Amino acid sequence: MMLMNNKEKLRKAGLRPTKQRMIIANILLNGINRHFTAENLQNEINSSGNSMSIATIYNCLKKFRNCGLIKQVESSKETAIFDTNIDQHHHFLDEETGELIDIENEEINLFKLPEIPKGYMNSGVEVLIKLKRQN
Amino acid sequence: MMLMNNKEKLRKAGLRPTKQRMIIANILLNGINRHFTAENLQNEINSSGNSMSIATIYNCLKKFRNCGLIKQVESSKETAIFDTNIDQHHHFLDEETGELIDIENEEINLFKLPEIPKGYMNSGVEVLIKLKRQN
DNA sequence: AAGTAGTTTAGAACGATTTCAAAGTAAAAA
DNA sequence: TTTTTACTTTGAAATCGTTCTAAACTACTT
Ligand SMILES: [Mn+2]
Ligand SMILES: [Mn+2]
Ligand SMILES: [Zn+2]
Ligand SMILES: [Zn+2]
Repeated sequence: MMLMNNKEKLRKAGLRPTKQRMIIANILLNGINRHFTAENLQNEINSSGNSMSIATIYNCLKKFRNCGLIKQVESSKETAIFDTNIDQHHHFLDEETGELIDIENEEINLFKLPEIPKGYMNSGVEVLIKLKRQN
Repeated sequence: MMLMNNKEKLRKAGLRPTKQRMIIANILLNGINRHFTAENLQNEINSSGNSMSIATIYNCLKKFRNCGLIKQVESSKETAIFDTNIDQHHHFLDEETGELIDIENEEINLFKLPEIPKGYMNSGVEVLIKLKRQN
């Protein structure tokens, strides 16, 4: 598990390890957690000496998300924000800048959760703590 | 307080009670909590026998939000979702349909919140419980 | 009543994302 | 290998939600 390379990760997820997907996997799946937009990613691809159509970037991000390799953050910003941290976790949100900061799952303790509506099951709990600058 | 009509609410919020704002206030500020998009609202305005430019609807929603008469929900949907429930509260999200269901603030108990980053203050906590259809 | 500042409007513009259809490539079959 | 097949990438056009523009309108003040 710890030793699986990106090509293997893509294969395991059922995705062909194309040149473009490998470029993106090499940027995103390196163990460093981050939040980013499609445009952020394109800039990184460009500065790594590669280039990629924005359509391909969106295609890949959607595939990666649907395979569970990345997540998309719930955000009321106009631009979609993705997250390489796929573990259940929470966020601080700087309302002024839109910056997100991870909160590890263990740092929040929820007790007394409401009853799940009939016919549904809990598929993940996310806590968002909004921040404003002090004073 | 309980007896304040919509015209007074707008005045108190510093907004001129124009014909258009009153039409929207009459739909939204009737004490029934709901989640809606700009398009949802336009449809309701139309079926109430009125009509309004979509630009005006966006203008109003932004003013109402900035005055605290409504809130905007954090959502990764492409379309902005607004909420007439301005009290701090939480949501169930049906991931399949995008439907939101309110959870009263008292129905969730958070203890052990993480330390707020230096220079910031907590400006609101929102819990999202994602739901998927059982089985 | 006249002045003014704020508001509404249709339509154009915008930015993010998706679609399109043609060309390219990875995997499977022969 | 070569051939075949299905999947992927691409740039350009299209779409969609939202904002901008500037002219007409209206609520409030004087
Ligand atoms: Mn969004
Ligand atoms: Mn948009
Ligand atoms: Zn995160
Ligand atoms: Zn709500």
